[in-house]
Amino acid sequence: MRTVTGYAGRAMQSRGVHDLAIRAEPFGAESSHPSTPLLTDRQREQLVAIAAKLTLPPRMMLYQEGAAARWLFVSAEGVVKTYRDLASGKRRIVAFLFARDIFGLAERGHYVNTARTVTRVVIYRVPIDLLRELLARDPSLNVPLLCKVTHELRRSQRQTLMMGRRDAAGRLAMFLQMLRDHGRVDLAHADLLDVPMSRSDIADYLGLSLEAVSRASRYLEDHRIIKFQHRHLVRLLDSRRLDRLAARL
Amino acid sequence: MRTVTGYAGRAMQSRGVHDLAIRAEPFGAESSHPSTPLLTDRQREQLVAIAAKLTLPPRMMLYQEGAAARWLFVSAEGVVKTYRDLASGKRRIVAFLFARDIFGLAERGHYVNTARTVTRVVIYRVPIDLLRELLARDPSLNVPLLCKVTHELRRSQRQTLMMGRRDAAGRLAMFLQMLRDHGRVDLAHADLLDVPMSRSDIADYLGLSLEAVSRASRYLEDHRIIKFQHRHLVRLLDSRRLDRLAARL
DNA sequence: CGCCATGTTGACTTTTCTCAATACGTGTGG
DNA sequence: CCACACGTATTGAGAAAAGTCAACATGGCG
Repeated sequence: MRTVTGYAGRAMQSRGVHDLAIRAEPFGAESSHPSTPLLTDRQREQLVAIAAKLTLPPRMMLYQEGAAARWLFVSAEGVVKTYRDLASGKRRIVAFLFARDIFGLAERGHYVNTARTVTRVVIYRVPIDLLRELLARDPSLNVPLLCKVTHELRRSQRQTLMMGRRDAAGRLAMFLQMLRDHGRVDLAHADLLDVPMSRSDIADYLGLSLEAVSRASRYLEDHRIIKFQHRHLVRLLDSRRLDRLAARL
Repeated sequence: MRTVTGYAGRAMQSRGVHDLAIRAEPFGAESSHPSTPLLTDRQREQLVAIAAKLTLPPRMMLYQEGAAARWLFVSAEGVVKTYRDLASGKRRIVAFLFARDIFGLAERGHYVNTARTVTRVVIYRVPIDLLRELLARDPSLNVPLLCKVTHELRRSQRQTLMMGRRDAAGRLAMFLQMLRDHGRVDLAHADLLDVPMSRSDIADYLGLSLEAVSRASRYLEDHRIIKFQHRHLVRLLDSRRLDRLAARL
């Protein structure tokens, strides 16, 4: 199985473009906008200086559960999934990572999940040891990291909440909500939603069977809440009702 | 509804005893023991200096979802639960917090969950503004915080994994495992497990009905894996099989 | 001793899972 | 250009599991 380690093809070190960013809620800020950029220009430059910028194709493995954690990753573009394969043969997707998310946090020096690209992605790969040095030299970098991990914690808690639901349609609604609210900028296509992952990935994320996801999709279509234009493109017909369904938990 | 804010009865400022501690995996350490104390003596003293040490009775509300977040809490003793009440009338327990856990992380200045004591607890209440000042003066304090939040993130991801299970007995097994592995020190009573929370709390944590928890308990008893001595005390008859059941997900 | 909250058990309903068959659709090769 | 084949997705019927509602047991505390 080929991992990013052995994949040098499209790796590049371009350091001119500074799209390395982290997004989260600032720590303790009372009334700022949600999802503010967290890094100062200086911090960004410091990180870019030690990071490698990689462009990778879909379905590329980044690291495997249990492997020694040599890098921390910051996504700049595209979608990555982290997952665990269970003894039963089932797969649980722990998270989908989008632009400005970080992943690869280790536990005692080892990755806890497996990470794989879903779409073509652009990511920054930061060597852990260099990062640790950098953090020691400039402790202010801990702050954005802390914010981001706190953000991730809340996202995970939200996911736990979702998994507690009994109804497949409600889970799917929360998932679509998440996709919708993620980093939506172009309000021109506000009602069009990109769903880059497969049904199987969605099922593994929601803790449902493939069939249940399919039926839940149909339910949402029958109720005129969404409409699938293609397999990976959803038109949001009634965003309000989607929210109501998602909130009714 | 009386919260800790209006409860001065048993509050005290004793600063002689230094049981303020945080426990988690150190950042990036390859081969250290799990759950190492994270604070240096100096850091502990700095925190104790700005914190209030409170002793609180069971069922005491610490803060409510949506309230302005004035404090961060560090537990020293006892059990606290954080939860959210849902529109449906159901309650989801987000986490049980034990000694050396932190809680009260805010989102844009407001608590995201409600926190309430389960048992009598001893906690350190750290004013957020003073904490922020302290963090600015001594950025090294960010490191243990980052470790702890990362630890919490993994715990939450594990909980999500648990919620993905279909079988009540398996969920309960994972819960008992969590209780068992938490901070067990006295190996004398290694097979006795304190379960301080009510069945209802367990149900809300596991995302099951009260009845399902009850039946799952009976299942584990019937299979000679556990034995309830009292409502809040479990004897672990077969810890290995508990682990197998918990792992079979 | 008896009340009230907590916990257990039983009967029936609801929902998803599972397994199997069928449809879609994308890229390839004739 | 069309037909085929493969992976992906949908639909249907029956099984399994927890949810719900209601009755009953337990246990702590005044």
